[in-house]
Amino acid sequence: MPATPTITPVPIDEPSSTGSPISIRDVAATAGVSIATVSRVINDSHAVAASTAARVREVIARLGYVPNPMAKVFSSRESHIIGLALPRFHGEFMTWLLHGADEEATRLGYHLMMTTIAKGEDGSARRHIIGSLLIDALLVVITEQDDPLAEDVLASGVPTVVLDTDMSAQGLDSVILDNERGTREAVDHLLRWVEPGSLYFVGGPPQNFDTQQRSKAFAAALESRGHQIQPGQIEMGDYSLEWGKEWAIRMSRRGKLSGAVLAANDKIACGIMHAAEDLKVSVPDQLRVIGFNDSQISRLVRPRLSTVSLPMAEMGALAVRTLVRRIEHPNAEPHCAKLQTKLLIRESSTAIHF
Amino acid sequence: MPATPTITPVPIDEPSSTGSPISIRDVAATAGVSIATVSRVINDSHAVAASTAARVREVIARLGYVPNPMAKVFSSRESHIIGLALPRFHGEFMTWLLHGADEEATRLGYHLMMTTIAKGEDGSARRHIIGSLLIDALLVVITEQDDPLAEDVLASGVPTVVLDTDMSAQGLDSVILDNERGTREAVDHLLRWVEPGSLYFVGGPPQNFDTQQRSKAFAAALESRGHQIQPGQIEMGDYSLEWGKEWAIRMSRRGKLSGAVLAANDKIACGIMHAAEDLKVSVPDQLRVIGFNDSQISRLVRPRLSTVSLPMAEMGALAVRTLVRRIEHPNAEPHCAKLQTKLLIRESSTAIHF
DNA sequence: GTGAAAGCGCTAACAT
DNA sequence: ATGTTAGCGCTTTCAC
Repeated sequence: MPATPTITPVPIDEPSSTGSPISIRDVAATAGVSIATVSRVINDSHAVAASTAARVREVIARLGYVPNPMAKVFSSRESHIIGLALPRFHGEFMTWLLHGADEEATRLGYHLMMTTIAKGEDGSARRHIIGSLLIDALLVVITEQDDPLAEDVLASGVPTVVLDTDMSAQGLDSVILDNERGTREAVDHLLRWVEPGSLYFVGGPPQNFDTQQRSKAFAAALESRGHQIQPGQIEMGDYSLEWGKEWAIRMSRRGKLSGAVLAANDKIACGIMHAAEDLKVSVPDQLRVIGFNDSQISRLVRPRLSTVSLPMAEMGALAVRTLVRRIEHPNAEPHCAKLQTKLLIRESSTAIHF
Repeated sequence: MPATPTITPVPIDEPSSTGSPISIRDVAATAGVSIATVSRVINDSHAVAASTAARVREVIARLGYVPNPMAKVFSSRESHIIGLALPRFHGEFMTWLLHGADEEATRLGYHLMMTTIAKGEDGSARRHIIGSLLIDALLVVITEQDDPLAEDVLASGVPTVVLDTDMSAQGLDSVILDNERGTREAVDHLLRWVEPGSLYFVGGPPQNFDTQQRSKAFAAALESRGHQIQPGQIEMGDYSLEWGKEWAIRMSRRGKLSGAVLAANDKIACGIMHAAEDLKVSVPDQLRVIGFNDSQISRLVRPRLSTVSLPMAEMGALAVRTLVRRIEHPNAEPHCAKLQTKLLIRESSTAIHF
């Protein structure tokens, strides 16, 4: 309005240079309309007369008014924010999950905000976390089926989808990997060269859901061929390079570092390959190795690591879609979706290129 | 109160099984106290009589009352949430940043929530993002000095710290890497074997702040030795393996793939090493290579990659501390903090172990 | 098309 | 130690 400030008097209601931030009331008073109208303009809801809207917008710009997001969220009872909670220790592949989830969330009109979950074994800190997240709904990565966090989530009443572990029996929508297919492909592939008896599975943490699924699928694939799993053929450890090395060295001492091995992730597989190199065991000629994850390192190591790839981005996107469906249908039956894994054949399992 | 429910009648105010969620008023009425007392119990503020507190807590548990976080935040005008906004395409080393920031934030009584910033060149989507984040303060990773996001952040009035680019001149607290030291160490190290004229710098994106700083430090280190940088001695590309390969192949064609090279990150360095391997150029004997980041791959490739390590976790922690200081002193002079980088010598730059 | 007014569920003076 | 009460800045009926 005051394009000529020396002539037009400053409106008496103008908040000028008070310390407090400009509110919707200031805008309304300055523009000579009601706060309801300002609200409508902000949200371009209902029909506001073009001239009125223009005037309000001009005042908003002039006053530098920014709607208070806290008030808006409180009043409308929705933040349009989806929280993604995951364990503190996460790596590269979470990046892909995040990307997939983020894009899908944006597409559906939500913001995705990620947060880590502290480890605290008592769980008290974690419980607190859910209550202080200003979110409409929650995506949570849980890797062990008995994680008490599930209860907290359930009690909080926040619409939730669990990733990476099937918790549909506990009443939570889940999105998990179908490790069965990738594992079977890997086993079938390796059995072209080695006997079932010299095929090993080197797992991650025994409580880890994926490791459990993968070792089960491994056993099933061998058993379906009429082979009985021998002691020592399946070992658990953790998801580290060191564990892979340790396993390989241990096998070497027993004179058994040959045949083929399926590792529960690429790091373990790399550890095994490193140890093999040091021990002068040739990969893939004497030892064939396959990992899980299709991580960056699997493409960088030599020989290039064959690996079972996981559709992490799709997992993120599917989880978001599932979550939004849950928001819209709070009383639907909990459901668990599975995503296929797939073997990528590179150099560590066969010198022959396909 | 009703330890004997068959005798004590249910309080008339009890909300029983109404559809609406339990509010602080329901608890107050049921416990026979005022909402202020309930609020005090929830926040264990002031002194509440032990007996009263116990009764209120019992009612809270019985009713399954969960304070509405939106209301709490709106009313107290603080969410205790620090937002961490970063570009969509980020990798492993962001994990370390996140860890450092997360821990420090927790220590200082805040939650850290990460979000990605959409790329949209018009910047409209990004502007919108800041206003819809329910945060007390913002950590934002900016990698190019002319990024318009800086203005949006400034205009929003949210206390902010910029990471990775010095924006103190624009009025924003910043935390950056001091690339100078690590770069100088790397140059000095390599000059033990090669002439200044056969020392190359292979950069990332030319607009990238870190790449600029590193190439400047590289030039300065050579010039301080009396060497004049020659055309082609510093090249820019992007932060990819492919660019490293391309550079190496290009140099090889000119018959110049020898000497030493400092790459602006580990991926570029790995690309160069891969190409060298294919081209039968031995690393480190014929070509010495150093990267930046101390990423996982730098430890996994063979020969192990010498690299300039960046204190990402410390950077995150320092950024949070700086941010909290900014919250407490909104009018302090904008300040830029620098964190030292350091050369890690491994196999790709010298066969001799230190 | 616009305004008046009633909350949303808390926190935080201020009173008692 | 506890209660009363006045907001916080919006959204949203419901009138007009």
